[in-house]
Amino acid sequence: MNETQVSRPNLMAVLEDRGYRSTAPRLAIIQLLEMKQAGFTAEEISEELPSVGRATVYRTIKLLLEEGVICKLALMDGAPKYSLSRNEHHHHTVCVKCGTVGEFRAATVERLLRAVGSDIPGEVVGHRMEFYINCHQCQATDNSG
Amino acid sequence: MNETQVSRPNLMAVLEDRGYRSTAPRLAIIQLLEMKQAGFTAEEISEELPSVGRATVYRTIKLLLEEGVICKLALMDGAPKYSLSRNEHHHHTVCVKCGTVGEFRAATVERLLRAVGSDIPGEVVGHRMEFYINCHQCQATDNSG
DNA sequence: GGTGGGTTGATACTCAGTCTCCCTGGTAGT
DNA sequence: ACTACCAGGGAGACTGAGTATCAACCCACC
Repeated sequence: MNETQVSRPNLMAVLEDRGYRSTAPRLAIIQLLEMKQAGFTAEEISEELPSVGRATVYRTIKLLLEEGVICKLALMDGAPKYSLSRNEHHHHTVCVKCGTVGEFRAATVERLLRAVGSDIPGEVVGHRMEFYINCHQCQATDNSG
Repeated sequence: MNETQVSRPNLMAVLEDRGYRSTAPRLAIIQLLEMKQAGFTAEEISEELPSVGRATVYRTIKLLLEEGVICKLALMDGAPKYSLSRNEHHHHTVCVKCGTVGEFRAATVERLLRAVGSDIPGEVVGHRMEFYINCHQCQATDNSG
């Protein structure tokens, strides 16, 4: 039974472990997020949960962000989007047509990050990397259309 | 004479070549930008040019962005910043302490981007990459303080 | 000199996110 | 059980970045 939760533990549990309370609004938000692994916006969540205050949605998202269970990324035009993170450290692909967010871990990337460190005047403390793509789905649609 | 303009041509000329007029507000903005290669925000420009409307500042920045002579990047917290671009294709380093923006071109990065393309489900049409650092300046300050 | 289109400034608006303020509801202490 | 405490929550105002609207304006060209 617990096995099913190993790869992505119950998100509420993560918050509880940090001393945050398990409350109805938080649970509602988390449940919704878990259905939306593909990427979501805060406003979207807020609209789909009219019973939860907008501020609470943002507060909860911020908490989850701090705990590292979701991550924030930017579309090509800079518009923010969130996504549940499955892997420890990963980067995102975002389809410029349909907005679908993908997650990937490439060993090459990590090697690069180390290699590039030496080209950089200072100590690297973080990075941001997103790939904007035309996903297979949208490519297919383009060709058929 | 023209030689001095080869590496970074007069920015107004770039706009004129695209059919945009050379106007006083645009010249004022561009002159200010040229002094601020280190990275700047739109509001900062707007405040330093009270005679130019805020909208005009944003409009001009957008034009320069479209022409590729400046680029937009995000600080670690997502706050937007702009910087003049010296190189064709480059990435940025941003000091998390002082906010100084650096620009660098690493062949490794371009190789990575090609390599990673094959790991990605679709055609890569763009990317975003920023490195957050503790610059030498700030490291020195930390140690002495 | 008149006309037209690009440009501008003021201002209102949007969007993402934060802050404030007061209320509620769970909990610990007695 | 009673109360005091306080994390959490909702409403709504506010901020920061950027865009849209719109009337006025400038200026090249006829």
